[in-house]
Amino acid sequence: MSDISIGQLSRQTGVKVPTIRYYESIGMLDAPGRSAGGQRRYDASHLEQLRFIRHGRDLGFGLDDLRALQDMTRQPDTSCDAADSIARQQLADVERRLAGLRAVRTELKRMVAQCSHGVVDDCRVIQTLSDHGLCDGDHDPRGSA
Amino acid sequence: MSDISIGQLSRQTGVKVPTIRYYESIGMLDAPGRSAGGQRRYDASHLEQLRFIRHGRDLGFGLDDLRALQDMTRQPDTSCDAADSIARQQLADVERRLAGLRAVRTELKRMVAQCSHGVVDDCRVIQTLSDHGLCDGDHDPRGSA
DNA sequence: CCTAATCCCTCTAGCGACTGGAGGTTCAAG
DNA sequence: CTTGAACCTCCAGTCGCTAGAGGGATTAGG
Repeated sequence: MSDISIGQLSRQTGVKVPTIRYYESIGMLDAPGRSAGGQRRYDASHLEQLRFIRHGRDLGFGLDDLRALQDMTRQPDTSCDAADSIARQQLADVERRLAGLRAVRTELKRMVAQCSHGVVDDCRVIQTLSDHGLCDGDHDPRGSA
Repeated sequence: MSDISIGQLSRQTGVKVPTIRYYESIGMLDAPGRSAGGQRRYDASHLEQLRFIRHGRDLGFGLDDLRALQDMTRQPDTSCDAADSIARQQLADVERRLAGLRAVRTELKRMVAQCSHGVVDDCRVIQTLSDHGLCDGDHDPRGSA
């Protein structure tokens, strides 16, 4: 076999070593075999599994969603409606966050544009923070985090 | 004085009661006076302070940044360059997150659009997660969280 | 074969910014 | 004076990692 160490797996996936161990500890990633000395030795299936997780994380899916999606891959003959639904929800979430962030950006832009670079008391940045009335008021990026 | 309870302050700012106490515990919000029985009693200055924090949080500022900005308001005669710089950084951060989220949205849209609503094994959603090669590869929303 | 450098191990604690619960006290209305 | 909502403190949990302490394993070179 071409079993690899945790460091090599890390390099091949871009997932940090402690994160890999963390995924194992919460049951996201199958526990690998061990060397004689007790070090983890991963094979191709782990690599695939971790790439799946990594890609999903990059797309903003939560670990719970990814677990559900991974479980589905183990039952390839069932309907994929659940997967589709998770992805659609994620998309909706991203759209919401985009909307929130766009509003925030507008507001921040105005703040910095209006700053006269003088003294704190006249600073539009601080005035705006103090008084929400000075801005559109439509920003509220709940879930933009 | 028109001193108000923590619940009233919560209603007037949209900040939850435990969050208000949390802010006090970490020194973000001045500790208020207490009633004879030991309950918190807030005045107008607390209301203003908490609105400042709330608005700043809505704009995505971290509590550390807000603390720095709040400190500036106590020295109204100093230059506001630092405030401007914090706001610009925040704006840059928001732009980065927007870019990341837009890439993610594109990818998610393609995923759900290509889903044939059949069986897991043929599902584009799961295939895409398994194989990053199927997508643009330009999404990587570091800091989009 | 030995050594040194690098890797790896477990375990615990911390991050940011809250959120929730348990178990008890105070307040305000009627 | 009673009731019930609101308040109190303290502690634990959330999410997804990240960092550090204090050690053992592996590997390349001499």
